[in-house]
Amino acid sequence: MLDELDRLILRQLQKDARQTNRDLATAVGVAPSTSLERVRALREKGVIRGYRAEVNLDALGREVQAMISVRIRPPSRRNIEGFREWVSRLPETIAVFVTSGRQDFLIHVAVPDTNGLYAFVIDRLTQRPEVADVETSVVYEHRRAPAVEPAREQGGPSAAQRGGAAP
Amino acid sequence: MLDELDRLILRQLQKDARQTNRDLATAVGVAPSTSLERVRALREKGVIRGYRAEVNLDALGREVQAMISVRIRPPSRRNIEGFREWVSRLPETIAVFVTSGRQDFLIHVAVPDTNGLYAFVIDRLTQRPEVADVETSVVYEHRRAPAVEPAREQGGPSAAQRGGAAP
DNA sequence: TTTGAAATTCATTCATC
DNA sequence: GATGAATGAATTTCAAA
Repeated sequence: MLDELDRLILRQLQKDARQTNRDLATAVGVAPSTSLERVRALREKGVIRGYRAEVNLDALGREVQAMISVRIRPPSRRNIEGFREWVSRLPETIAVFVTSGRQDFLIHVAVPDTNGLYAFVIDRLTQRPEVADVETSVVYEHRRAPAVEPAREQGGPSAAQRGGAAP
Repeated sequence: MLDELDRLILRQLQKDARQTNRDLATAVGVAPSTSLERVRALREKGVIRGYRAEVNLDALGREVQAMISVRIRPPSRRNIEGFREWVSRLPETIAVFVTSGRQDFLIHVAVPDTNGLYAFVIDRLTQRPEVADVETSVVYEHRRAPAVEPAREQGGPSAAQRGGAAP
């Protein structure tokens, strides 16, 4: 479904989504009209979900990050979805993971200082009755992979590939 | 340091980093040359770190996500930094958090299936002697905030602002 | 700093391969 | 599907406010 050219393009656009289509074409070794068509197809197929500016949290005055694990009791659909919607909209929240295991949520927050972190936990989270337990880990460092690659294809040749007679 | 126009621009570019500068200018209510200059300044100041295409993990054949907490013993700088560099480069790794608390790392991974997850834990992680404990949580859902906003300014007027005589 | 207009570069289309 | 030439749009510069 994705060939080598698609993979090269995805890698390039994850590194810099705003390089010109001409530069992209040069980088992957095709004509600009070709890369333009490929990018459009990747977007339409939903492989590319969008293009986002990445901001520097320190420059935004939010120098303290934490991962807060939250346990919801009872973990009913109503409670889980209600909490998810609520916590997603808080200005301190950067990301929310709904998880299996000891906790039901991991909340990635960024706040100006440790006071802000403490306030988030004791003022905001504990006002929700379904929050049964909270555990805070300060994030010393957060690294993202420069690009997410497609999974290596599994299994042998497909039926379609095996279908033709050998030349 | 950031005025209202900067905030509007940051919000727009976090939602869509590839909208044309003309559309951006219209959205924030200034001339294209103004928004262009502001965006350039935000990039140079390091407020905008870059522009990234966001990919659909399912479409890349990586439908299973997990957060894996890892405890390193002893948690010396050598061990922490060594493990961080190693784990950041694994193809399964999407993001790495270095944290305080019970664990030293939270590793966000995406793999094709639960077999891939199990293999990551029992083949890859456990081959590192400094890994003392591992705990896996499957990620049912991952939501990012649509835009990260600057922290609300704290404190009263600065010395500079107070410096002038009243009119 | 912001702006409008000029100059330049780019995206996009499409006939052809 | 991929390409290059043409066309239409956009970015980018800059003098002026």
